[in-house]
Amino acid sequence: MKTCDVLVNGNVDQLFTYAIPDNFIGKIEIGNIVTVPLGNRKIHGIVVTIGSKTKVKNLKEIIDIKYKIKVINNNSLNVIKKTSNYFLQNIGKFCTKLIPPSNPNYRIEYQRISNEKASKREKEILALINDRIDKRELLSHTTRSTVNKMIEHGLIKEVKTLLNCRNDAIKTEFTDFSSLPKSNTPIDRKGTVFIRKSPVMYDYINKIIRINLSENKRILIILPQLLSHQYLIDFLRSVYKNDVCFYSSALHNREKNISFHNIIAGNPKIIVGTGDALFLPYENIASLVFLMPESPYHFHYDSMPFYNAEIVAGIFAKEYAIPLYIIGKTPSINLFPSINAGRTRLIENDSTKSEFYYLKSKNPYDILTKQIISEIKSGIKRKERTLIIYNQLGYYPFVKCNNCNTIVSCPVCNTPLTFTGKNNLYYCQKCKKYFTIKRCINCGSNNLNFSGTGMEKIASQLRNEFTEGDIKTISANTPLNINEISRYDLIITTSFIFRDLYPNKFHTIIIPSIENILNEYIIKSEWHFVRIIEYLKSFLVPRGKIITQSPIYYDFVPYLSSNKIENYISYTLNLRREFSLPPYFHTITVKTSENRPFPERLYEQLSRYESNSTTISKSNNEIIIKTKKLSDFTFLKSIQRKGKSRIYVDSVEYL
DNA sequence: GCGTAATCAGCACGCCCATC
DNA sequence: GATGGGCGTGCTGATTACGC
Repeated sequence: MKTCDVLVNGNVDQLFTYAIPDNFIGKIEIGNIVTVPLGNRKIHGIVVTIGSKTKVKNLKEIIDIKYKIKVINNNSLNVIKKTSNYFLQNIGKFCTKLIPPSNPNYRIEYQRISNEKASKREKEILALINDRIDKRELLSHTTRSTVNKMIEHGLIKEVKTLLNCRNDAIKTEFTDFSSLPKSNTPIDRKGTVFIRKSPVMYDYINKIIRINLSENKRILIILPQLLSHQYLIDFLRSVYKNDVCFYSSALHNREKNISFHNIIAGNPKIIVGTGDALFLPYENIASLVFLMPESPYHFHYDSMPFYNAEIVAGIFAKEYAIPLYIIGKTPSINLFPSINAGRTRLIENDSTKSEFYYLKSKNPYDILTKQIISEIKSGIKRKERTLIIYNQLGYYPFVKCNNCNTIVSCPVCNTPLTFTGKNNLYYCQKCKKYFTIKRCINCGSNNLNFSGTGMEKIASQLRNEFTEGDIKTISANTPLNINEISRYDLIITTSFIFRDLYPNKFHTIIIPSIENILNEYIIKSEWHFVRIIEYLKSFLVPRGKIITQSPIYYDFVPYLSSNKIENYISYTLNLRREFSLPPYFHTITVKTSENRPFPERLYEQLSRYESNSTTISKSNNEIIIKTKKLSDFTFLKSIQRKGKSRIYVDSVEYL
């Protein structure tokens, strides 16, 4: 009897064996996606091996072949297995990453019919349409209601095409790079290299790409926050056209589907993707480039991933036996010991010189102090550009009722709402929604007390202070137009957004309140803040300055002022060794929801492993294990099935 | 007339548990 | 000692309310 091992799409940590029915013999190949019965469910799985021996009796049969494409190869299977073990996750979880999204595969386009009786605005829109235009593209210029009106007026019509991504979405026209002159630039072609360079300077990446293309090899570039590197995306698209392929969970499902099939088919030479792209199968790949997320903000966009992309990149590079280029401004805490030990080569290529200033304020609520205003004033006099980073949207971030002291909060999630400065409009930063509130929800009084400082308040205060030039405020809610921004000399922005400002450069970057950045829930330590400061330097002109202000004196200030960041890292590492934290100890955090406590048996089982090199702290719904031996705890994988337990592993250095 | 935000319906899918 | 549907959620597109 022919059988096959299947990696099923479920939260399980094993492969299952199924019988291949006669009518599928010879049709099923390794890597195909099949439908299989599991318990009483029908689910998808990936064929990993085909054989004829099994110990299991009463095998169930494969139901159907879903996709006859090869979504796995030996290397990618090993990457998945190792990642699964390294982060204590069930192997079945990775199956989702290999099944192409199967959402509606329609392409909606608008076809131009006539321009008779078109209004002025409608004529402008019609001018954008040559013959047909993609719906998404048209909607980036105008709104849906306008488009609907235009259809009603008979100016355009909608054309709906059914896409079959399995067949017709594969791109065709590819460039033949074999005639490209061989590059003579010396470049490390082995092991791990950390290139200390401004991550927004993309010429080094381009150099690696050219070398690989001239050898007819493929290259994978990982950007953990793909969409924030718009400049790089635009650049690669314009130069390499069909030979570059973007893959990210943030993409529209249709685009992602097309990218997926193209990557599987082995067509694009350059693959740019998020961490998920590391689990796809690749042939003929020669280099891996990893652009470090320079700030912790990329976690803001997705739910916390269960793996660390940098470590998976290391696993990937070892498995495919290719060089790994990590490009960043500051090495991660995991990478630094590896550089110190000489396992990772360091290429120092950063010549930007900048100055760091620390101003002491009297209390944390003083944002626009005299010192800050005079800095901005002198900058404007010299006709220099200034960027202010301040993480508080709206005008007044804190509003409460004078009558009953109730805080105006989100009706959905109870987070305090921010007053936007516009008519009764409040914004919830957690739900990302606007609410119109006229009166106190509790007592109905309209006597509200507005306090705190938001971005818009700073802007309006500065507008009163200066008459020359205008001030631009940018946040995640405002559409970003780089060309428009370059007109402004004074920009106020949140830290989520500033990195999208490339290639804008500034003479001065001001952080009027260190606490404002440090107190964010995403920032876990001062180390994150230091990395942000290092990263900010890439937005400075040579000899530009970073000015920070706080009532508290922090440990990192002398290190930053003297530009001795390495010393600060050593200092942090010593602290981490003392407290048994990564990169010296694996930290395994097991969380469960409050209404589903851990079974008693688990505590018993865990206490067996307590020793000199392993400490375990327990509470009702969280267990924190600090250990040197991760392999002792593989049994934890099974508890993920029971209840809502989640395991996060903050692991030690891998490279 | 035009644009934005809110809201809703419809859909796919994860999750539940145990598993070939 | 449980069973094959039920429930919740998130995404998307469409519609509606509302403001200028």
